[in-house]
Amino acid sequence: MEAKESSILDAAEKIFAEAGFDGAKVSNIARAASVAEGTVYLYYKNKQDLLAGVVGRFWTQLTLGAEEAIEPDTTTAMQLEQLGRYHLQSLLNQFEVVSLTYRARPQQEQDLDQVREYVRVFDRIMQRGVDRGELPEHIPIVQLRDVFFGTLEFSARTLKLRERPYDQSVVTNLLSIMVTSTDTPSGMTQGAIQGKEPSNRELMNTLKAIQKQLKTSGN
Amino acid sequence: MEAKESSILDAAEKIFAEAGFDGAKVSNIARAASVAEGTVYLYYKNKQDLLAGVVGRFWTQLTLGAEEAIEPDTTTAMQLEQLGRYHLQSLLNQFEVVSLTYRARPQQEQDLDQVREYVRVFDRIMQRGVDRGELPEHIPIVQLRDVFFGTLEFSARTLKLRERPYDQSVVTNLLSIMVTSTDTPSGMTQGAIQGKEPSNRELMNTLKAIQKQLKTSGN
DNA sequence: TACCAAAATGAACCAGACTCATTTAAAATG
DNA sequence: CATTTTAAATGAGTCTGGTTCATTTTGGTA
Repeated sequence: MEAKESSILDAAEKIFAEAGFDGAKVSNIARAASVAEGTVYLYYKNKQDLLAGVVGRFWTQLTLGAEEAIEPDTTTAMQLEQLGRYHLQSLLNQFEVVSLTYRARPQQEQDLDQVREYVRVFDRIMQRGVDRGELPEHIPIVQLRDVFFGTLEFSARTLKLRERPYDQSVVTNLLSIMVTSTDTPSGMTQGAIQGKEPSNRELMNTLKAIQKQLKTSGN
Repeated sequence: MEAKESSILDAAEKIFAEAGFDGAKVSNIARAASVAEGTVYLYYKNKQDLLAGVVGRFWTQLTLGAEEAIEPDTTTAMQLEQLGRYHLQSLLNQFEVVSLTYRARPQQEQDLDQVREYVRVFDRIMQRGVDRGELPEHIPIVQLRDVFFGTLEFSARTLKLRERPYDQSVVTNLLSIMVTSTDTPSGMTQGAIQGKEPSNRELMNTLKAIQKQLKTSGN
């Protein structure tokens, strides 16, 4: 049965989320999935591998949701805003599973493939922005990606810690920082973020995007 | 003996770093520290608590090092640069121990006190910047903190993943982003907006005004 | 030297991940 | 259908490794 595997994943996700990796007993996961303990090991090599299954599925679904959440025919700034919103909201809603991600990548080895996949959503948006001339040619996408995801993840942690709900200003501020910087060559940099000088046209676009944001961010 | 506790910590740090939390056996740690297995439990309640000891000591030392690395009598921008450098370098040099931090804070509970303490170094720099008038009154320090540490941590991970050494441009770019966005009056941006056409500059000002508005209207 | 409290020891205990000989179900064969 | 073959599932038993604790050692004091 193929559905059995997914039922095991469901059970595992539930137990892992509420008890953590160490606290979760395989016997409990098996019971929750209505299978014998040994059956779990027919589908997953060990407990660690089972966790990787749970986490991998999560990020795959997150990728799908992200692509859903982004309008294909809008500005780069808008798309980044949409991804940012979606990402922060997901981090907060599924905080436990996200945390398990760290337990799933065994010590300093490469990331989960599914996380890599997810991150490419950002890369594509940025690349499209460059291609369309909405972003300077030479922006360091990889570094901006770390700014984007790093900031959002730490912000989510801060919000959780203080038991605060989703805060739109986190995304807005992050975006304004990134947008400003990519449009503003700084003398400090040694050719990394440094792009060409923004044209009036680009500034106008940014302006419009932000104004649009202002209108929609009433809630 | 007081030195025995520190010798256990040394051994634990070594074994944890090279084998990871799960891979590390308490028996091996005890052997490396030249004590019996039971002795470890006189100093630490359990393996998890031992890890907390290792990680806590690490961040305490990091705080001391950070305060050492920062010149007290220089500009805010300079101090941030110094902290950024120091932080990124430490993350890279002690990547394994840093990773263990995540294992040390049990599921979504509050951070380790020592990490909190470390983070305050940043807060103090920023607050001093505001007090001295080098930064605007209203900047959201907490959010910028997440930008700062989040970006650096993700960048460190990226560098490790690609087996790249310390990259100064990461810090420089991060700083230029933060500095540009906070729109400081006292020359921190080193002439970023210089040499543009008036109309362009007008747009830039409008843009910044709107962004400022966005910042304060958040939440 | 005798005494005592604190520190240290390591054999024994035990939770829980994992294995595998056996059973059960499903598919193929005639 | 009955029978053989193959695959899937089971759970009692194994084994690793964290944790306990009765016993021993140490170091200070009278």
